[in-house]
Amino acid sequence: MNDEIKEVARKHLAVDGSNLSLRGVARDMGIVASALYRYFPSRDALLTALIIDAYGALGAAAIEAEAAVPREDLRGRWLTTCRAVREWALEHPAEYGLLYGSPVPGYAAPEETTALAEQVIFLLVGVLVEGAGEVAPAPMPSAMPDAVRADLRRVIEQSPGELPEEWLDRAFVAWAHLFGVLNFEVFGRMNGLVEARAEYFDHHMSLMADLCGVPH
Amino acid sequence: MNDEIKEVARKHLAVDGSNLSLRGVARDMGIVASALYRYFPSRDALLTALIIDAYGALGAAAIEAEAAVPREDLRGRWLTTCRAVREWALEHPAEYGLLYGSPVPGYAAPEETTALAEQVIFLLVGVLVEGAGEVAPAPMPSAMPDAVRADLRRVIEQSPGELPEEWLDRAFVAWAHLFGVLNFEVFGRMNGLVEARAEYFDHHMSLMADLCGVPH
DNA sequence: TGTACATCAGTGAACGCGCGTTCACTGATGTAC
DNA sequence: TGTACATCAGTGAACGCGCGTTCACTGATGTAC
Repeated sequence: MNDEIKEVARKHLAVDGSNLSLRGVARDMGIVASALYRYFPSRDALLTALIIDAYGALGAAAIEAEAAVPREDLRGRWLTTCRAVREWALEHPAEYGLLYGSPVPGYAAPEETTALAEQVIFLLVGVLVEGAGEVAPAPMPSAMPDAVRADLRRVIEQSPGELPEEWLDRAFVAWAHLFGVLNFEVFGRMNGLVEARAEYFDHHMSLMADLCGVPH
Repeated sequence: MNDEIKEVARKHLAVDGSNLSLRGVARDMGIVASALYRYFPSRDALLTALIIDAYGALGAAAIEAEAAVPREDLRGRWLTTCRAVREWALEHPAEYGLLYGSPVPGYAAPEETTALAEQVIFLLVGVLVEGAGEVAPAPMPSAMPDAVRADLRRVIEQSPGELPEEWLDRAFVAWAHLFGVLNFEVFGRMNGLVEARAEYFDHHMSLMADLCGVPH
């Protein structure tokens, strides 16, 4: 039943953006609005559940797609990860907007979501590190500032495993780029500019692979 | 008077996000809601005016900042442009969200805004082309797909002047990255991850300068 | 200098709609003896 | 096998609020004669 509510709510999101209306959801379920309170204590709680689910779904889509690529095909794993994120985003634009668009007014995202947001970064960094083997990363043209290094160090320490900041730095670069391109596309900001969306996306993410040192 | 309304409306945006309320604006102006209809035919018209103003202000901020840097300091012009965009965005997060966040539900952005959105790209491309002089751009590691080239060609043809697609391609890369990083920062998606925001931003935009071939 | 008139910014009531949340309740289902 | 009871999903009315938009209007200001 919880799941049914969330499914209807997701459909509402797709139409109304983040203006999720409990009454609207109830109406679509052929139920009176107050009945929803048996399942979710408030509108915000429902929103939170949707956001957490969405992070989970996005991460799972990326992980699953990446896992299907032969381990030695590093470029393939990289691009597949990026494409899986894009495909999920295009299939679920409203949920994507919830995660990466302007914040919902009056709604504070709970702590739990931060860890989920890191999933994609760690997929990317995984490819980078495996590609490197024992080799230390080649320095990027512009060196990393110390303050940034300290931030990355903190992220690494809060996560299982160990890795050089240089690799995480690269993954952050690709990550920022990935969602930059995607925001433009999903939020319709490419409309008179770029029509070959898939090619454009692949082109950009290939460049990021080059910049980050993913071997061919 | 139009300007006064818009100013109050901007303050409201800052609090409520894109849920701009005419009645709220009127209340703050000590005026009855219907009086606003003497100045704007509808809520959407007011929103449109705000969006157009915001594009203009963002573009103007970038152009002005860039113009103050010595012409021969190409890296400086590049970074200054990017930083000006960032600073404007951080000072006007709600307006920024209107331009680059999730689309406002039920609101269709008018055509006129597309040209305004290109301003930043053309500032970046200007630096690139000037930096190159007569020199043809060095090929990027991953070649541009033909479909992307065709899109860029179209953009170039609709704009005054002439330039190789290669340069515009690079500008698009930096542009996507710029707003990728900025979206994360402005929309609060960096919260437990990156604290040294300014350094992080500069680091990323310097890398983009490298990738795009801005001379030191 | 004084009157008549037009302009027009702002009023206030109303329409019809939406919303989240509360609360006492109904009535079917399943369980215990 | 049959009755008594508890559970609990869903009801429906209500509260108090918000919204965009319309419309006939008031009343001050400025202009023309």
